[in-house]
Amino acid sequence: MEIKDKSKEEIILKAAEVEFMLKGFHGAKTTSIAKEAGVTHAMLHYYYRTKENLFNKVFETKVSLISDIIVRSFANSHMPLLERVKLTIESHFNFLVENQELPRFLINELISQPERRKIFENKIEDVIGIVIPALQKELDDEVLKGNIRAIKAFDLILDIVSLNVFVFVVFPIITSFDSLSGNTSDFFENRKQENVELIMRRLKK
Amino acid sequence: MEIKDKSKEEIILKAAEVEFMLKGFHGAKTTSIAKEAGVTHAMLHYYYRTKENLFNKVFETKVSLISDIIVRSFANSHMPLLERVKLTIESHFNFLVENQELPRFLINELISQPERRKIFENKIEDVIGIVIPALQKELDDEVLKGNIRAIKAFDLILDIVSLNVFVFVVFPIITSFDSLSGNTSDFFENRKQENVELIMRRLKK
DNA sequence: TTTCGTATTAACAATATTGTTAATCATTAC
DNA sequence: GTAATGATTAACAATATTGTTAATACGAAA
Repeated sequence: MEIKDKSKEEIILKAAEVEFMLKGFHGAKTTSIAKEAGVTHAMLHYYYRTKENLFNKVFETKVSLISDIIVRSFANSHMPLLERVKLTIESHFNFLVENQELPRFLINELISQPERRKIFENKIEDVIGIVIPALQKELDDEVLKGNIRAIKAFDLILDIVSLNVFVFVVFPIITSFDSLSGNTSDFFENRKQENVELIMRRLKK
Repeated sequence: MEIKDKSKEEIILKAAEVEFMLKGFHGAKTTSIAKEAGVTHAMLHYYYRTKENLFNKVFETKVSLISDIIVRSFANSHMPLLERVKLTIESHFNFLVENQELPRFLINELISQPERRKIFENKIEDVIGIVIPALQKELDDEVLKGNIRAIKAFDLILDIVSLNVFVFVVFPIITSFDSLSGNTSDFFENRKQENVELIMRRLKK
């Protein structure tokens, strides 16, 4: 009756999202999802028929998110390259702050269920086919101008993604060690700067 | 009858290891493990009684591996710090070449089944309680001597582990894009150098 | 060779998990 | 008011998965 009156269909999807992201396809149970959503599990099957169906809804949404962030992060602009790389790292990092479980979830499902790779590849392959060559050209130009040290676009991207993603992947585990737990937002802010620093020094002459 | 005559017990454990590492606790099925091992699934229960039991055998072995590599990688020596860091990165990387699925496996089980964290923490906490402070002291000394730029030991370790681990985590996915697939061992060798380069430049004045 | 313990199998049992159905309820349209 | 439609429930059904058992085979020790 309140303003925030979501349909059961949506509530189920949200609960499914939480459970699938945390436990993966096989770890998640439809009964548990229904319970979490506060509905009978017949309801879940009424709206989504199968677990597979429900999972795909979540999965496709998440694959799209990844595709979006690649485009958004590496979009061209007229800023000098080094500044833009810095902004890219930061915006990618900020995206991860808002989507902390996303990389682990996708990587896992793609590895443990290779059947699902097609849908991922279709969404991504154009993007990398465009982004990487474009970035490579820019990098090569800057190298010729003597502004940066030579690097493969693919390596640069992998450097950035490795540094940015891995913190979030291990964060839940790190925090269970008291000796390592401190203020969360300080921790992330510090890591973001550390990552920028690392990449900048890699590129600068 | 040959020399390589492993007991069924061992064969089952090996098959379980493969399946658990790839699919995780919930994705792995005891029937499938038995099939892979070429034994009836009653055999599996005869030797290990429960799936939980069998899993724990694998899990504990893997946790020990991690604990070992931390000690081994960051062990003291009389080499100058920068050289030692370089060796550390390389030996950690080489370890991952031999244990490519290990990080993903452990991270996943620890996140999706927090019940299992205790056993991990117990094995690891001493190690980090010793390694990090020791490394920090050395780093601080070098900073005072003007040899390197200031850094937290924890950040340095996280930098190294992020760069080294992430390549292997995404490697199976990367290789499904034709545009990105090339010679595997060249790829790894190149990444190892890139990672060393990044960290060295982060530390050097 | 008998005896004893381990290994092995097939068949069964128990449980967990997913999916269906038929009956009921609620809401809106007529 | 009632017919129609979608939402909801409980109860059931089917299947997948894990685990057990009882019977048997095998090999070594006595």
